[in-house]
Amino acid sequence: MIAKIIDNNTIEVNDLTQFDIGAIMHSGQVFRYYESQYGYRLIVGSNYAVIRECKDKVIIECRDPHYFWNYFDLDTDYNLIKKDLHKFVSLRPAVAAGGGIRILRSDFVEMVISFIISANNNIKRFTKTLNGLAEQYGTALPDGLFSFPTLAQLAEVTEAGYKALGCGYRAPYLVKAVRQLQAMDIDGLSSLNDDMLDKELLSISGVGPKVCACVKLFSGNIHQISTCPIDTWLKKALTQIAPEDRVALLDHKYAGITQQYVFYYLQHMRQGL
DNA sequence: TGCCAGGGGGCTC
DNA sequence: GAGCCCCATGGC
Repeated sequence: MIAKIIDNNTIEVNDLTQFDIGAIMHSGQVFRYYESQYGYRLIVGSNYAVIRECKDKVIIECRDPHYFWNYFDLDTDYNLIKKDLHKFVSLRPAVAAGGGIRILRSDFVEMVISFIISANNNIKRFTKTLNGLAEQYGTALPDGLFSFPTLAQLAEVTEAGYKALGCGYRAPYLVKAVRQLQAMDIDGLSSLNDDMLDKELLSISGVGPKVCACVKLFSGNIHQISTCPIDTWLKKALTQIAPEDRVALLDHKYAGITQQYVFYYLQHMRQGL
């Protein structure tokens, strides 16, 4: 058992070999969180959780444990996935370092908008933009936090509004993307075949192959863990640590997870691990 | 086809 | 510490 819901407001995670909250938060799939000595405050859509590490467990406090159970993908045993990846010898150090990462099941609209803003941008800058967007157009939550704006709230943001938040030349894409999302059958996306899904996502203004892959991997309604967002950084990273397995890894049914392990591993190597 | 459009972070010198 | 490149996408 990875975790259990212990009351109406609490999830207790017991298996920390496959749940490393620090690694998850820093793995480039979640941006709206605040870190303090007490733990993490995390906002997803209009949901809010406080996450604390205590000794040999992690406590997730929230209004809706079932939402965050699904968000952290707690029905999936990532140790089975890691066992499967063990055959790639070159990957073993990365799996050992990043093995507590999970692929989150996040909100579709939030992922589309976040990754459009992230394109050709750096994390610090676009996180500031995302938080600004929430503060100006989202709904107030407890503790001085703000929900990510709903589609209806986003529809009120003008091109000038996006520019004022530092979106730069992405501003017109975002205005158009919100209109397209409003017209889209979002609930129907999960029943499309992969070609149709790609076509639908790539039709959104500001969404190219990289953003499309991120949305397919990190949106809870799609959660396609074979999808691997490939950028110049990942190409270099795989060439560096797993040149002989590079092609097989990118084509693997767990390519999306592999990419997270490699990302985390190299981040730590650069910090002198 | 190849360039440009915020702006900040990371790199080299 | 100044100058350089990088970043992912759409439009021209």
